[in-house]
Amino acid sequence: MTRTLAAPQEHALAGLNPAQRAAVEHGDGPLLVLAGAGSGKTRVLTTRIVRLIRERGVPAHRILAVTFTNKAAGEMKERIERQLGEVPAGIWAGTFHSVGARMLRANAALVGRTPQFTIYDEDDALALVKRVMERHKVSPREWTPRSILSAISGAKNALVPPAEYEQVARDPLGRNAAVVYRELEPALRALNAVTFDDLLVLPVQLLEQHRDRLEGYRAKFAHILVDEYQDTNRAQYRLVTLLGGARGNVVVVGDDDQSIYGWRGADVRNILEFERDFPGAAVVRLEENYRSAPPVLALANAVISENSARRGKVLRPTRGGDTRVVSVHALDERDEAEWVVGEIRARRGGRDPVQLRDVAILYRTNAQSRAFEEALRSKGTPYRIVGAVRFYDRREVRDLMAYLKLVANPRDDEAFRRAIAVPRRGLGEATVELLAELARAAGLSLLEAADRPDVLAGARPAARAALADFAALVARLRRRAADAPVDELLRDLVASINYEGFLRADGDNVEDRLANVASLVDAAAEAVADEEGEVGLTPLDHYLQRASLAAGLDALDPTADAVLLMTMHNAKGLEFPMVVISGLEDGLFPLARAYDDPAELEEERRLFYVGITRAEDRLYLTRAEQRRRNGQFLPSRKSGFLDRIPAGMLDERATPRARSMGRATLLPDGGSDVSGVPWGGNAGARAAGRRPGQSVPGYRDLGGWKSAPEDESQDAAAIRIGERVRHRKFGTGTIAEVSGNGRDAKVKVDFDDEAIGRKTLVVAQANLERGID
DNA sequence: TCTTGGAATTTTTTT
DNA sequence: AATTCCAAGA
Repeated sequence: MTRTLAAPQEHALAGLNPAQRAAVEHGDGPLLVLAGAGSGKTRVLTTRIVRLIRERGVPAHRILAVTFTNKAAGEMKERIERQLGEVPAGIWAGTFHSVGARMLRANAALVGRTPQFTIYDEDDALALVKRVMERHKVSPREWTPRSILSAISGAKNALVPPAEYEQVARDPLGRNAAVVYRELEPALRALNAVTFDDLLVLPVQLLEQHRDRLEGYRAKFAHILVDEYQDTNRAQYRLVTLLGGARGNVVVVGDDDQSIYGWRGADVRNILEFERDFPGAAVVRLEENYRSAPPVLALANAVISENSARRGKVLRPTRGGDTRVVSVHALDERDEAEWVVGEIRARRGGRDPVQLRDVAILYRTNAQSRAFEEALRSKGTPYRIVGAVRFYDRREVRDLMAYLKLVANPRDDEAFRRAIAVPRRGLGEATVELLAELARAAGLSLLEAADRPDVLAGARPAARAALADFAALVARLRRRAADAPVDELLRDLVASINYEGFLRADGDNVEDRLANVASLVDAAAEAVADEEGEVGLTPLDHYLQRASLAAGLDALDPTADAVLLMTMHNAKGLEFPMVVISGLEDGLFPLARAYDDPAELEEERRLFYVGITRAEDRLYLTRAEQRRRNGQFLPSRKSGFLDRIPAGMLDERATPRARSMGRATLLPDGGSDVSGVPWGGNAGARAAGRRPGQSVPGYRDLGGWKSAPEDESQDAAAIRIGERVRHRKFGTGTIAEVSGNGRDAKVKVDFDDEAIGRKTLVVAQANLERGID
């Protein structure tokens, strides 16, 4: 989007519509901005902050702006800086979690931690839960640590403390979770660690139990602005009311139709009932959409109107564009991905070209990224992927991070266990368990105990020596960490443990892993300790805090010209000229488990709405007839979401393979379309490992096709690049690429009709007419 | 103590 | 398909 950059100081309000202007100029007191997708809410927020600072003389450090990702916070600061002409120094902008972490660091002692506390991610927390379960005889077979942890997480996000949870939990899982929950809290305290949830819960506790802290922060934050308010949970909501309650200068911006985090405790009621919670709140509605072309908006409105739990709003288009939304039907996930990649490549040329960075491929589950990655890679099309296997989740990265965490927080026994196992140093599980036993008896952390010959009297001499060496290594790194930059520290570490040698000895993907190590070091070098007013911490402390809170999106290089792949959850708040939403199949999107719960189904639909409204000009909805899940082909049926879309809104297409399957193999006496004809022996059932004739529970019959006859002609002379051909439906074109051979031979054809562009066809099925012109 | 091979098991979304 | 878990052997 190109906006003229007026000279700073000028025109802060220029170009705003009346509703936007009202939100920006709203004076003191609570304000709810109901902002539809693409209605310019970010602009409203930044402009409002600029006005607060410039017109009303509010110092930047008295403003708290909560965003959904740290990246969004960074962008907001940049935009403010551009409008203001100077850096809004001292402003608190970030996610609830990073704001919470910052409050805890400043008040660590009050919640039983030091400022160097470790933030446990999902895996760390899971490991700890397992250990607590072992110690308290909760069988990990009967109750998966995962389900226990998620029950505890739910309790935390609802601000239910262990004692109360014990009272409330009635079901068997809850009873067991209650036991673990009760023990988990002292364990975390002893480790000087917090979970993600604690970053919200502990600040609430802090403010509720320490009046002076509450008053201090209330006095500090004269204005609080919260973006994506529809996705706040109980703990976040409480934080908002605690911090803003007295004065009430709370501006929240949200869209009930985009609430997609109910599963992690977000409560739409926070937005639906804002006026009750904040009496006298002003309400502004932003319903003019500046982002999407009318066909996209029409689809969005049609989809979301199926939901009943909503305040109700209709997005009004303000821009032009008449490209119809395309619905594509593919054979399987590979076919789907190949079609999409072909379409992207075709759209790069011709009139009205798109750049790769203009394109986003969205999906419901991370597993779907694979087929797209492969298709993109095979065509040499650059792409970036958000989430999935996160950088910090890779094993080599986790190994090194464990060392860093242990160096920063010597009480982090989980980090100790991970670090001491890499590389092998003759210390196995038995020794570590013995150490843990002795440490617990002596009231020491593992690292402290490792360096205490008196405590280790019972251990083997070799083990004792190895433990002492390890402790000495950590101690040395710790001394360096006091002032050394993190990349130097990392280089020292990698050399000291001969990590490269370890990786090389370990086997596969050595080069990839070494590259990951190198980029970890590089990233650490770039992470200049931007202290933002927080003092007394080492560069390592800053680095770790930031790394623990980095979201998938935060790490992206925004300058790369590459297709972006991510889940629809990750796409919230973003926009792209061309968007593909893939996997519109029953059981996948919406997910099967949403069927029996109307509320969940509505949340899935809101997610669909979020996906649709990411698109500016072009939108594609794709699906496959069968899809591999957990290594098995499963037949799938068109998503119920598509069934409810009014006829004529979609430009229905099929991939060449899906089409030729349909045409070449339709039963001879059947009609020309695929409905109503019962299954014979068919590809879906065979691929799924069932015998023909067996039905699939929950799936309606797909209609009549049968597998292509074995003797399908795969004729004569090979097709050559440059050859002219005619296709029954696409007309004439030129062969651009040839791949595979025999039945699998495929060609890419640049059709003369620009609207069709480049297509990949299976020669054996495409019935191309040759020798024309 | 550590490796290895076979078996078991995949929760959907994330700070 | 891919990762993780576990038991047995080196």
